[in-house]
Amino acid sequence: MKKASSQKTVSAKSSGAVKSAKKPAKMAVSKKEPKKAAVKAAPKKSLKSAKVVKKAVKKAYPKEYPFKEIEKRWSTNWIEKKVYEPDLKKAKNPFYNLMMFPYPSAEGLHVGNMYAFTGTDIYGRFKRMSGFDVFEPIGLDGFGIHSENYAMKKGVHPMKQAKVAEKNFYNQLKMIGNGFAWEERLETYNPEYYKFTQWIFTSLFNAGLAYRKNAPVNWCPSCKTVLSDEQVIAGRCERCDSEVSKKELNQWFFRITKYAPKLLKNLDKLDWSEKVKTAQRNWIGESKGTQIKFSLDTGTEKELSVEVFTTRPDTIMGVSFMVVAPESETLKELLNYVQNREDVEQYIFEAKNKPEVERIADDKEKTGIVLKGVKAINPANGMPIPLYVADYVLSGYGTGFVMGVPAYDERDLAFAEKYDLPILNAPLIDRDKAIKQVNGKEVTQYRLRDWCVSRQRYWGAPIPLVYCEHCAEKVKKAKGAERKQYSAGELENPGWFAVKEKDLPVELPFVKEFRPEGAGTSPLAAVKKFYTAKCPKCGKEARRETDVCDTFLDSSWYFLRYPSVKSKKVAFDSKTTAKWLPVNMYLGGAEHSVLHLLYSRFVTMVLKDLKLVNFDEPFTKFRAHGLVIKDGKKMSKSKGNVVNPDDYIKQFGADVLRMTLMFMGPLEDGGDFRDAGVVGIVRFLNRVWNFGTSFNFSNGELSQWMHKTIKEVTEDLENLKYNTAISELMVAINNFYDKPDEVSKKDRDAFLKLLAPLAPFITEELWSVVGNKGSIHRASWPEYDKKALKEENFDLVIQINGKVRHTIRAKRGISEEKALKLALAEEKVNQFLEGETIKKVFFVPDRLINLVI
RNA sequence: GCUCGGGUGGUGGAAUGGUAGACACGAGAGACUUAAAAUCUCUUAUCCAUUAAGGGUGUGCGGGUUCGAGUCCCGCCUCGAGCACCA
Repeated sequence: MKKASSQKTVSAKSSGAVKSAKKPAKMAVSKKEPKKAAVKAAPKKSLKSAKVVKKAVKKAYPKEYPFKEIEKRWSTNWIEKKVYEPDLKKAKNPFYNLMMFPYPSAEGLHVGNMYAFTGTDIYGRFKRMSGFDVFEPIGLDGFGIHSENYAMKKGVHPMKQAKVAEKNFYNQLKMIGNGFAWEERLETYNPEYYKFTQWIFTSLFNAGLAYRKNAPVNWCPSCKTVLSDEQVIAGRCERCDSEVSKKELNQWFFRITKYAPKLLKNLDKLDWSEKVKTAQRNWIGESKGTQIKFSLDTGTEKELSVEVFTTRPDTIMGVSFMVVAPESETLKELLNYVQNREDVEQYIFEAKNKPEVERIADDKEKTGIVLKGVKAINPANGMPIPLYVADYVLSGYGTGFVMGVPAYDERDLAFAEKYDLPILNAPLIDRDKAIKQVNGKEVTQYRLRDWCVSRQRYWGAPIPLVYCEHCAEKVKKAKGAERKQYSAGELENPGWFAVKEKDLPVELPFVKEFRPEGAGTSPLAAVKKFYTAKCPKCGKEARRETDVCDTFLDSSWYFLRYPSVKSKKVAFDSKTTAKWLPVNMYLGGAEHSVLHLLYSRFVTMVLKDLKLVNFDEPFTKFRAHGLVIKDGKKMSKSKGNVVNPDDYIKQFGADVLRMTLMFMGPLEDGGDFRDAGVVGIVRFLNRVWNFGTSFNFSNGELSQWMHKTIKEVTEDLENLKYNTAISELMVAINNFYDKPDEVSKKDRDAFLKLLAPLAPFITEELWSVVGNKGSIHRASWPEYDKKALKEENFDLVIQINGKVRHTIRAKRGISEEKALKLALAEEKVNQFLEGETIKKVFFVPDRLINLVI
């Protein structure tokens, strides 16, 4: 050590004062060895005394941070002392800090969950110490296909598997050191929870936002259930990657499209990650255009017309043909006038049964068939044009009819070329004139479709509706005042009634044969005891709906439940909700951009319109965390590159894993997990441990430089830049070790507090070891003095023509005149100025001076 | 095809238009040690020079704006993510 120190002095001299100031020498220090001897005397002493020093040091330092015992003790203590339980009724400064709850569809948490949870928790701890009553709940999204498929894979009944997963996940979640409000945890498969999921369903139903439709839906042959559009990724099932096919089924839909304009508009006022907002905008897909009526010539007396939707009314003169989607309802009527009806019907049949993947394939050639005997008349020029059915037109968008303009549209051109249609090269005309001329209606279209919420599966909340044959006719025939006894949903879906609130939940029975058999019905359809019900209206025998709800309905409102979870009577208590919601900070994966986040917004908007809540956006601030990958690839079992957080917690402790993950890079970027990253953090925390247990602290003030550290760590935490916060803290500890005599108790406490959100265990232990009272996590966040920031020297950079030529120390706040004087006094500067005149001087206060010659 | 992000040492990554590479890993040299580990010290973008002091180049490529550009503008290349026959 002695020799090393003298070496340091030599090289510091040779490499220049600036550099040595920048990179302070590091020095081990022990409590037992007087620090003066260790630091100042050692270099002058002989080899013999260095040995003595070393021996003493070895005894006290380096000590390894004994995380095992400490983490165990504090995690129990925190729960006992309710350190992280805010007073939900009386809290003065509520801050709702939420992360997306996990679905327990695996053995346990993976490191990606840990990354997200830690990222949120650090923010919550920071806010708690900054004076907020932070509420950070946790639960499990355990209903649904993910969990059910996993249970099937394991050959365990999902109800049993849920209990196993619950235990595993909660045990793990207790180890990662998060400040969860455990008393408010919830599980979506718990009847006390899904009772209210069903209540939400009935609320939407009665408000006229749910309807039943026989429609071609996405069908996953492997999961044997329908999928929402959002769950189909490039023609494949989001869960199992099978090719999705189409199937005609009777389904329940939520009218999310009614809220499309609001869902879009509100995005502007949300403080969300920009990429998520963009993804939602794209998904909602607003486009403004014109609807134009074309009359049809069927060769009969019958007067028919259809409407097309176009964003390019200015191309109307170039319309060469018209195309209709095979699924179009209007097309069915038209068939009566078609001369080649059989061929057309054959084409429609084939188109409908084409697998999705085939239909959307890039290189697919366009197909279609002409409707013989039917002509459309272009309203702009009276020209008769042929009408085709072709599957490149989508039925769910616009009117299902499209005007073919091959001169201005690539797809239309490809179609025209294939079927040898004349390509009219008519010039563009003025847009507004065109609209007027053809009497077009300006309309806004959205690509968003209604949300299909039925699932033909077992493991979900049963849809709380009952169908009564006896009432169906009555409802249909009801007129005038009679209609008032029915809700909007009941009128729209004659015979269907929502289960009354007092009869909720509709409990999911234990069914041995829970596997879907694939006929398009839920396993519940085979359980007579379940589906036999009394009509909520007339009391006669009726039949219960046997499909269950999409999991995304479970998670579309859970944030409302957390603060009110102890209330068994209402889904969410109005006072509590007004106090805690909307969520102040929400963190989760970007993969939920158009699923969970959109559905939650929709449900919240509906609840607002039903006057059940007083806000229309659930998450004021949302940040998407990045993805943790391994060796450049997504982690997955099949690739064998899954990182198990437990192993790291066992070996190094939760604090080390937390900080390793956060040090990889900005939270919103994610990163590649490497074992190498652990080493630096282990070293750092050992240094922190020895600092806390072995240093002597003076009664002085905060060190000058600590003010800057406090400022920067505070700003970094606020902006989720945990990686740079950690680097600031590393610089701080290096500074402490460099001048161990100059560390005050104030320095120490401020440092521990700044580190506390990132490494809650070690800081809590040291906080009590050094004799502080109470939990550090309830202590107040350190403050810095703005003046102190200014009372420092800085390196004034001297540039000549924009090139750095020299650096000198100067006082902060120095004036331009003084700075110039100092610069010109430097010999090195003058070397460059010789024989030149200074034309201009640029001065950046506390930074640099640039001389232009 | 459209939209949104990226491209900086051997690696992960830092840089309100103002010293590019903070912090960390790795590597090299040294101290300590019987030895190893741990720990500590120094070096570490690159090229030229080296006795010393220095100097040149450098943030995907090509231009531009500016006293000054990783950062702003224009045109490309490239990687990633999302959407995708949306008329």
